[in-house]
Amino acid sequence: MPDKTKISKRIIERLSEYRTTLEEIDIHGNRNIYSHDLAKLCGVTAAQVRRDLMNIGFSGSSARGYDVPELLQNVTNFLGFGEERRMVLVGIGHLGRALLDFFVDRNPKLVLCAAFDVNEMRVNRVIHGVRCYPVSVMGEVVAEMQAQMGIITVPESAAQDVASTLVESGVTGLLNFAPVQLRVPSHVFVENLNISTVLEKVAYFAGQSAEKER
Amino acid sequence: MPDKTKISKRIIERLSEYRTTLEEIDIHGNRNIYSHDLAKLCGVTAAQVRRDLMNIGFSGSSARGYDVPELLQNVTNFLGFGEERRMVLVGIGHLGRALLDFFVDRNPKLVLCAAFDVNEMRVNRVIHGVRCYPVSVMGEVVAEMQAQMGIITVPESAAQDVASTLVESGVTGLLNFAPVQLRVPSHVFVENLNISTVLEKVAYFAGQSAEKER
DNA sequence: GTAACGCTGTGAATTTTTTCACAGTAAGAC
DNA sequence: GTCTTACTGTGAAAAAATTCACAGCGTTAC
Ligand SMILES: NC(=O)c1ccc[n+]([C@@H]2O[C@H](COP(=O)([O-])OP(=O)(O)OC[C@H]3O[C@@H](n4cnc5c(N)ncnc54)[C@H](O)[C@@H]3O)[C@@H](O)[C@H]2O)c1
Ligand SMILES: NC(=O)c1ccc[n+]([C@@H]2O[C@H](COP(=O)([O-])OP(=O)(O)OC[C@H]3O[C@@H](n4cnc5c(N)ncnc54)[C@H](O)[C@@H]3O)[C@@H](O)[C@H]2O)c1
Repeated sequence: MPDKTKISKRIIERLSEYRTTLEEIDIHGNRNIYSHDLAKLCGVTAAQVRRDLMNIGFSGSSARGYDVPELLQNVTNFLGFGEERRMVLVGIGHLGRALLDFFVDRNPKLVLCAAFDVNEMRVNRVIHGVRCYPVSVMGEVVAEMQAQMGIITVPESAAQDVASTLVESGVTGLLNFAPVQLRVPSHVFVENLNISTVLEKVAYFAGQSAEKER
Repeated sequence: MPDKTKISKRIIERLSEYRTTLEEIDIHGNRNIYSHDLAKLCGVTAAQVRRDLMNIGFSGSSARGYDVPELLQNVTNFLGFGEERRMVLVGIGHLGRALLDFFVDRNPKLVLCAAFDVNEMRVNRVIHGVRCYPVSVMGEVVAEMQAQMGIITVPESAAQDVASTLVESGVTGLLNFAPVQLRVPSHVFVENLNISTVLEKVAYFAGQSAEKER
């Protein structure tokens, strides 16, 4: 895949959503779908769908729309799920455990292969099929497993250290739930998922709506 | 507050982040901050900070930058936290419980006032200070409490029903963790937080980085 | 005093993202 | 066959978001 054009975060997000939706459609047995219908299912416009698929070089037919299995295959490959990706989770607390449960059977190409915690009570066992280790061996295990991604669910104060260790061990992508700006080398991709921020956004617009209603 | 010209989601997100950061700075006792410094702490550019603050009509001084307490107050008010906002959570499962814990002492103006579940085993008790009710009384309780926002952490199959009930009871903002596109009246603001999508995005860019590294 | 500095506020330029709108096309009706 | 229809692919336009770049100003140095 001679990936040339730089594809934006936004487009990747939508492609991921198309992919999830297409999987369901495919299981349902539908062979074809129009941009318009896929758009509605994903909450975007038809033109957006066509533009996005154009960006990854996929073509449909004017009469039948897009071939579902073929498109699913293409999007999946484009997103890099042709081969297995390994990830680890650090911080087996409230949120960490919810995520351990969540990843069971999610995306077969996105494998959560280990979890770590500083608390000895929470490690040396298997939770939802994932082996849990003490943080002391984190660098070693991550490097050995060649994990590419790390999910950070430790308290704010520990997040930077965890991130640095992960990066040193070869991780190039981080999903960070701690409300802190991580400092990492520029080749590492960081996505911060700050639930407080998201909620405050909802609060703001919920307020706007309530105001308008009156 | 005469007319808030339409402020975009993106700006609100950043304002929320500024707010959190400013709170810490304020507690630390710093009286002033430059756009440049706030920008660095929040991972954006200085011009962006200045533009955003201009959008909410806040001014600093050329010599001392922005007055921290005053700015914090302004942003907080702008986001609508002058008065208390009530929210409810539906689905006291793995994720729901993590969130119940998370909201303890977060934002004093954003109060999680009730939680609901269909499973009788999980209700009629108090978890992390939040009273848990059976879904059967949800509409009633939500209306009575005048909750404005709902957090949906039920399985995909139940999400639409839950959303509809909440909206009927007066909720105007939803934070939806179920991977499904909710259909709601146009005056209701919905934010979908699909963790699979976020992770797939991280996977994509982690792959890009790893490729480049070679 | 006044000069030098480094900041903010902001028009304007630039870049990015989204939408429009329509030519081209394939299928089905008859 | 030809007509009708409804789709895709895509330049071009529009809109939105971001960055540039600099005038103007308060503070400090001397
Ligand atoms: N609970 C939520 O729903 C939620 C939501 C959004 C964000 N967050 C954020 O996610 C993070 C974790 O939240 P939580 O509620 O799961 O907290 P938690 O206290 O329940 O869990 C944190 C876990 O991290 C472990 N830990 C601490 N230091 C560590 C280190 N250096 N290395 C490895 N493990 C370490 C602790 O032992 C604990 O098990 C926090 O930053 C929080 O702000 C939580
Ligand atoms: N666990 C995670 O980390 C995670 C992460 C992202 C998204 N999600 C999504 O969040 C949702 C919940 O995930 P979970 O892991 O907490 O699942 P879970 O099965 O642990 O919890 C779901 C809860 O919802 C309750 N419920 C079911 N139907 C209901 C109804 N009609 N009304 C009220 N309550 C009802 C169940 O009794 C259960 O307690 C799912 O849609 C999941 O895809 C979960």
